Amino acid sequence: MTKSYTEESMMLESQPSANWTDKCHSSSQDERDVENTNVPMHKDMEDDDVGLNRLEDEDDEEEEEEEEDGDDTKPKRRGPKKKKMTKARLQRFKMRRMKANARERNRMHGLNDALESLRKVVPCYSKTQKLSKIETLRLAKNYIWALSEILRSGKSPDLMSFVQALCKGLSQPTTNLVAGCLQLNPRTFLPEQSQEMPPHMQTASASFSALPYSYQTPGLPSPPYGTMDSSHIFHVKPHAYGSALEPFFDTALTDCTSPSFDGPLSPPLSVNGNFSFKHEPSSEFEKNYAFTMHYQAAGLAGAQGHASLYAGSTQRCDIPMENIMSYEGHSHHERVMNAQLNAIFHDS
DNA sequence: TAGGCCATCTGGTCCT
DNA sequence: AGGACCAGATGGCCTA
Repeated sequence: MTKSYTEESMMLESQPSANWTDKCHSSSQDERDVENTNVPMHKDMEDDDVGLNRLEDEDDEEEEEEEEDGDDTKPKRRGPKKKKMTKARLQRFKMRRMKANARERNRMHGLNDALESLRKVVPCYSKTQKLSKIETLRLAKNYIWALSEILRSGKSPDLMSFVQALCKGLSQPTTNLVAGCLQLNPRTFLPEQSQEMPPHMQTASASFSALPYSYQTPGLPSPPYGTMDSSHIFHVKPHAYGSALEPFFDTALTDCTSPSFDGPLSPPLSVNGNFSFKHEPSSEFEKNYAFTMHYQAAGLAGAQGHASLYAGSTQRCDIPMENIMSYEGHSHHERVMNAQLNAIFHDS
């Protein structure tokens, strides 16, 4: 442990046990804080045979002597000497620390609540398979950017570009989850799927699969965070799909590092709507395999919900976004928002 | 078993 | 003085 203990910090060995979980946190945490005053917090604190009683008995000069004897390399403590810790001071300090701990817990719980709220408004909300905090933030950032881009360009996105924008910088498991939530089979992007596609589609598929950040089946090792720069995805040449995949995210496709992505964004849109991903088929194949994604709630169990991306023969990909955003129910307010956003996109 | 994720404790800093 | 905020440290849990 690298911490240097002051007399105060050492006394805190008698603080309540750490590892409060969401399950166990209750209204009586403060009471437990007071009750469990003899549970060591950290292992090294356990190992360190310095306790409350000892601290109560020793004064600061003794402490300083210990430091000098124990480690010659340590710099001498500077500043005013600490006052002797009387029992009264000790009690005050303990109470202060307990209150601070309780406040900090509440603060973090509030932060987690906010994060949970955020999880519910970004695509792919699932109570059973929660996004991690960092992935939630990344996905939210991408989502905001994507929606901003929709507003900026006034165009409805094609699904592929939209998903790519959403998945930028996400880990592979999260990418798979997003794809699953969108019922977009990650294998769609893999070369082994290409035999079912015409040559020009194979090209596109190969392009995707060649990316370091390719969609892969779940279970494969995921690269570490930070290495999944999906910016490469945006380098896929749109013409590989012909006009069928008209690049909605032009700026992203051409310059994923542009400030438009990481820079200041439009005011966040916390909306759930029924997007209508325009898809203009340019070939018979694409006409036959145009996006049709009418999700069934029952089939939206994450990775299980991998309906074929290319099914049906419609030219539009009508995706009830309430299923994308959250397939575990929406409030009336959210449904109203859905309808409003849907109207916007159908008007555009 | 290693690594990721998380909750919690803690001390420092800033602000009221 | 006390609260909010932050970052570092730590240990538990889970999964590949």
